[in-house]
Amino acid sequence: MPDGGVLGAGPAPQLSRDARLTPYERIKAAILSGELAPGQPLVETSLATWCGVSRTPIREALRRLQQDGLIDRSERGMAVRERSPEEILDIYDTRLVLEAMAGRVAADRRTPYDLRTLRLWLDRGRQVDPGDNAGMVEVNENFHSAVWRASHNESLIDLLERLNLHLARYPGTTLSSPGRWDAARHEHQELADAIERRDSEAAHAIALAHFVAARDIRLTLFDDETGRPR
Amino acid sequence: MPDGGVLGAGPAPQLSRDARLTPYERIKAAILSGELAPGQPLVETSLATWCGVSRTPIREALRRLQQDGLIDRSERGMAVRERSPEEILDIYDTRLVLEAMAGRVAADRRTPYDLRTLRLWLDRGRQVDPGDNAGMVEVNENFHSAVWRASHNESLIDLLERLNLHLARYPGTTLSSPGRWDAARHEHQELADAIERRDSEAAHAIALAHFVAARDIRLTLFDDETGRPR
DNA sequence: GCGTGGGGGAATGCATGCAACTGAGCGGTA
DNA sequence: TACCGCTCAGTTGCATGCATTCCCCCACGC
Repeated sequence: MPDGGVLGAGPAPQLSRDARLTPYERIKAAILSGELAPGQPLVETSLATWCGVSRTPIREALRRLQQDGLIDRSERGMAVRERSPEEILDIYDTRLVLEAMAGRVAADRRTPYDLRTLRLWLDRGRQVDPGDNAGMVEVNENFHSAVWRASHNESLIDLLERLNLHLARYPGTTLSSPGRWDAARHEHQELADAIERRDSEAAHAIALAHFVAARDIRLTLFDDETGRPR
Repeated sequence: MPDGGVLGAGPAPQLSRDARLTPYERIKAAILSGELAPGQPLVETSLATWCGVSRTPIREALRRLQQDGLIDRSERGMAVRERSPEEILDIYDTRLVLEAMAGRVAADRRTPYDLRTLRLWLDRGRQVDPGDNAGMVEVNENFHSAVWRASHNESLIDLLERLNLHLARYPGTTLSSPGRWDAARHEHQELADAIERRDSEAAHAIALAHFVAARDIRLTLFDDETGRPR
């Protein structure tokens, strides 16, 4: 079990993060960034020292994170949830279906404002340098989030956000794969076009193909990181 | 705003529920049963008195319920989340897609043990009296839960459980509709057969049709309860 | 040497007290 | 009469203290 760097750092830890963030947001960010590694036990007093608050708000944060599915009860307290290649495949299989549905429903329900938002993120995508990982990820997430919201189905959006949260536990982005950024932008363009002309079946098919490709790249990334043979 | 019956019942409320239930479970059950009505404000001290504990465990329960999406922050504290016919339609639309996926994947991945469980709940369904609402609901939920688990996709199961939780906020069951119980059992049988013979496309189609029918009945139920014209 | 029982330390569950904030009601004034 | 400000009650956010539980480890006995 890894002895993480951020905990057990003595009684006067450096508060490297924005102090205005709530303990929930800070711990969540630490889990998603990998700063708190999978399997790492989460001790309330250590986290309290780290966040500079008492145990009470930490306890609430841990309950919320437990409900999010980011941490679970191991023997003796909480621990960051483990990862597995099986899980990432399952998440993507599920996401395929929901993203395809989002595209289909968005084509039916989108408003003129939704179209403006989609076009905005397509434009931003053109301005991003292919070497700028953070920029690509931001534009990509905002574009797909705009598709979700264009579906105007709150339950669907809620589930997609939950899936995305679990996906964020896995490092790496498919967009840094050679040529993927241009291909993704092209598919985004086609998806936005289908949504604009209210072609729900096309939007469904394009979104499906888009995330099938993303899944396959993502699996390769995960194998590379864990040193597994492909 | 309704003044709920369970709160503000004085300093010595009768503990009608099992005292071993955690505050989270008790409040959750009260919301799902309608004992705590939509829109009702949730005051920590009142809930603490009701559950016979202090505010601390209540606060944790409220944070978890917030993460579940059963309650949300209104101005001045928490309140039970409101309902709407639009939401129930959106939930069912999403559920259609996920249940159809569950049927398809279950046909691919089911084990012999999964088949035994499916058959078990089909048998139980035959023994239930069509007037026994609670019995029908129990058998129905267990059968579909068995399909979910037969998919062996934890992410999918997680999302379906979340959807089901939100659906449970709405009263009534489609199974009490005339003739629906027999029709549902017949469709369950066909779904189990398709899963057994690994016919994923048939399982997909049967599950889809099953939940389209359930959605349409459910919408009628909701309209009847709220007195809306159909 | 091995197994077992007890003790100590650590972590969690819960209760309580205090501070801050907010909203409503009320009174005063123009 | 209408509007503005003040005060107080109610509620939440947070810190702290205590009890409990449980694990680990060491010492003791067989």
